[in-house]
Amino acid sequence: MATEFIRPRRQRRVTLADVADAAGVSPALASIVMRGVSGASDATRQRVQQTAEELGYVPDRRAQKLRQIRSGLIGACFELHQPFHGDLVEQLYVAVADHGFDLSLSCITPNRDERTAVGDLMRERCEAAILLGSRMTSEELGALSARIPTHVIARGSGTPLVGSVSTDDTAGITIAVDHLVSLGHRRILHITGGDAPGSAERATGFTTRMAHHGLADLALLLPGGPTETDGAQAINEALAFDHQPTAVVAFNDRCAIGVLEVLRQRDVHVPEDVSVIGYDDSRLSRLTHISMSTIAQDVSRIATETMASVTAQIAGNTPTQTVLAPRLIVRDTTGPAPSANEPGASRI
Amino acid sequence: MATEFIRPRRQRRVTLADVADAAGVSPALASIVMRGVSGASDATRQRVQQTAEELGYVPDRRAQKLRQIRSGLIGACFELHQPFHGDLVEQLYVAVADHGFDLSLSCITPNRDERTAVGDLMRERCEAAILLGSRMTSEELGALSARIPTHVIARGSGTPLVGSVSTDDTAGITIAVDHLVSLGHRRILHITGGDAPGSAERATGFTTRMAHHGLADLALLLPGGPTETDGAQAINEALAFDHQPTAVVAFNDRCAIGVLEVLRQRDVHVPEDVSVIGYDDSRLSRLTHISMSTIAQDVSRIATETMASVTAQIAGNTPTQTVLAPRLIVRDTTGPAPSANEPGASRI
DNA sequence: GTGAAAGCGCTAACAG
DNA sequence: CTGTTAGCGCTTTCAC
Repeated sequence: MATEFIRPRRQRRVTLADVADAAGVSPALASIVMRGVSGASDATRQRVQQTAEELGYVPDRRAQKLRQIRSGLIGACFELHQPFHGDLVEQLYVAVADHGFDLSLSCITPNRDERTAVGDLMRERCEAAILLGSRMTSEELGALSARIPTHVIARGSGTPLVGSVSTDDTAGITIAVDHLVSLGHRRILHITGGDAPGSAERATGFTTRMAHHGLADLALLLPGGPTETDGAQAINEALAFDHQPTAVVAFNDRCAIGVLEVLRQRDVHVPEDVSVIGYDDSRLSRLTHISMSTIAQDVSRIATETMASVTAQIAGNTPTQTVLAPRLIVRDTTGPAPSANEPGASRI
Repeated sequence: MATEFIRPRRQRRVTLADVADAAGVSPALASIVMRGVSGASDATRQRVQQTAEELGYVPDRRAQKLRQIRSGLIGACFELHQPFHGDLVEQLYVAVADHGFDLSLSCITPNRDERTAVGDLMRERCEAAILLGSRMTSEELGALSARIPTHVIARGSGTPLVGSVSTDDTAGITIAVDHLVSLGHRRILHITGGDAPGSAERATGFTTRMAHHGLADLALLLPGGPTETDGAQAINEALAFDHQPTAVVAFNDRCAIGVLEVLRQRDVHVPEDVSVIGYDDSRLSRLTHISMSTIAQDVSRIATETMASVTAQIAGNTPTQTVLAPRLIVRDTTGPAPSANEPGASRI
């Protein structure tokens, strides 16, 4: 009775069995054809393929994966609003495919925490999880690894159970500082990433390297965060200082962009008055009109290294902890320190 | 022989049957408990739940969905690098959940076209597809709708078979033009979205409204695109004009940001010298240091409206074509036209 | 080269 | 309230 009110849903999807029937072969044979594996004559192959086409057959990935022992799925958790994550996911799509896996995405948003995101991946029976910029503690990661092979990207895992591929944060900051110092900068500000992963390492690297140059007293440190707003707030604070820095090392590109925006609003010229260097070499920094000097993480390499370790771990090996070397990308937001012009800085 | 070399994968995942065995009940009963539906005594319920916990049982979504007639999955295609899409996906997560569905994501990247992305969704047996900023033609969309209920967001579908939820582009541009004209601007530039969805509507809306104000001759149109670079290039071109515009209507926020960057680089003050207005009210435009005037699309509303139509379509009804009204958000990048100061424009 | 049969993990219908 | 049975769509033996 009540069923009468339910509008009929569109006709049942066409299954492999339908195709097999129509082509006059067994489902098993049809399966062989659809998967393109050997075991069928060219004639049958063609016939089955054509009927499948005509019927508009679409294989059911769910059923495929269920029957197969392995799901062939790699899960990735990432944040929707982190351009660097976007770059990474883009590369992961290809790295994952190179190993014959499919990528399953699970976003972290303000309404959807990491726990939920990872849980979804597990319910999907992903064979491994890749966490971009995870905020889990080493303990949490260790616990998670008991349930699903896990890798973190852009940070260390703190446990041998969880693989990690990251760029050497200390080295990155060191390069940035060295670059600025070589340009004659001495009073340099580092805006940290707040509680973002990698922030502590970068901050420590900064003070250490400044001290190495005998510039410990001129090393300025201000708490920031991973967004433009964080950078903007921090630089606003800094502009109120008695002795303003001539260069800024921002936690990441987004943070640096916030800095750039504020400086330009206030008619502080970059890089003539103040140099700014970012971190990530996200496509943001590459945009011609921003053209920001930055520390590059090799996104494509990170993706391939991660997948190499992931597949190894799936095969039963222990995951690796890979630390990649960062690279300095000099663009247009860093230049000679203003005071460096007086003592006769070389100009081309 | 060769099998000897394959390292044993971690122990088999625990299945519902395992839990049932351990708890001494039938799989069916265990299923009832896990799903939290009625049909089990509190005692059994507790016992099963506890053993599930102990065994670290995680339901297999694949198997669940396979057995259920409905997959309970809604698929969404979007671009990783469009902040507006990020905003939308974020809202879709909640709207989809409100209707008891799960969201399945499929990204479009330079290496992964829309066709592939949608295909993945179909193989997942999604009950419906939501396409953000699709570039398919009406014909392609119509064809697709025969295979999966489809909705497009942020553009019209051009066919009654495909639902759409968009913001009235003409109205949006009209509001933007009116806003600028009311501020005394007359020579106004519109940077288009190139071949991006919605671009044509906005461009036409612009010229129409300028003509309405008797400003047809002062309406400048320059081809652009949906990224910062597009905006930057276009404004650079415009700055070479004999008669420069006093206001710019950009295709979207990212495009507008490119414009802002260039203007600030060139010491053109915003909004004193030139007003700039964006489109989307993406979180980008909201950032305090950018604080851009823009045309808002109600992202949350778009998400809910879409899901309302999607569920209706799944139930067998025809999808709806919804056009939402845009809203003007005045922030700090629009102000009185420079020439408007002479004839005694009111100042506060 | 081809088909029959079994079952992946789960849930829906039914029977006790 | 509980258990049995059947099967979702596919792939995988294993026969023929």
